[in-house]
Amino acid sequence: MLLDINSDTVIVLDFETTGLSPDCGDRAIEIGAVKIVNGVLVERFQKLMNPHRRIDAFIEQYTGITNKMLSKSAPCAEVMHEFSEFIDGYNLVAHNASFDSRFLDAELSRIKRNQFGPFACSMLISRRIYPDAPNHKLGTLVEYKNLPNDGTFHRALADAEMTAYLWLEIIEDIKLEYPFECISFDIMKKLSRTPKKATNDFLLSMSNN
DNA sequence: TGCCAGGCCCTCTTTAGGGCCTT
Repeated sequence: MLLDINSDTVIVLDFETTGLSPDCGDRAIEIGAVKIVNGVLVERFQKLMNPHRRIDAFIEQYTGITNKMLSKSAPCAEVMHEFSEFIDGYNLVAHNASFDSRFLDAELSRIKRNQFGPFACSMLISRRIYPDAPNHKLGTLVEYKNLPNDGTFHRALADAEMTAYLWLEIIEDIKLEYPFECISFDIMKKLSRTPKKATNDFLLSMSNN
């Protein structure tokens, strides 16, 4: 399914988790997501979820999410059922999408719903479009591009919103340099896989079509 | 028992190693 990002919908999402790898038993503890329609953030989704295991002090400090907060939250399965309906059929975006896609796949597999749309990665695209940025961490890029934020980092909805603004900024910056009328999600996804040194040639060839 | 990520990308590369990103 290929959706035109200027006229259709993209879901930008972010997970907070107990660690780095679902293959090592780590679980999602919060999901945040933003729906973008015609370049506008129109709908938000945010839920804590209880993995029924304690999170360590590092994660509590890193995210501000505590064991007490999670103990009062709905189970992961209940939240992921609801979230799977929110993202159903849409193209997906995340910053370092390989991380979020692995947790999305793992959590949806647990509820027998492991089908979701194609993912594009704002981090891989940022490395190609902003090679002069100090680094390509989300927080750095938000500051580098002076994107809207409320100073909250490492919470799912805040990070998803900042990633959404970064996504829109990337599209606008590409349009400033190349004669695109619209940039499809498929082009963005291919851009994230284009060899970095071939970025200019790729965008020129796509914009001339 | 003890340990444990994974994908991308650059380079002093390709029969490899290490930094960057995500929590």
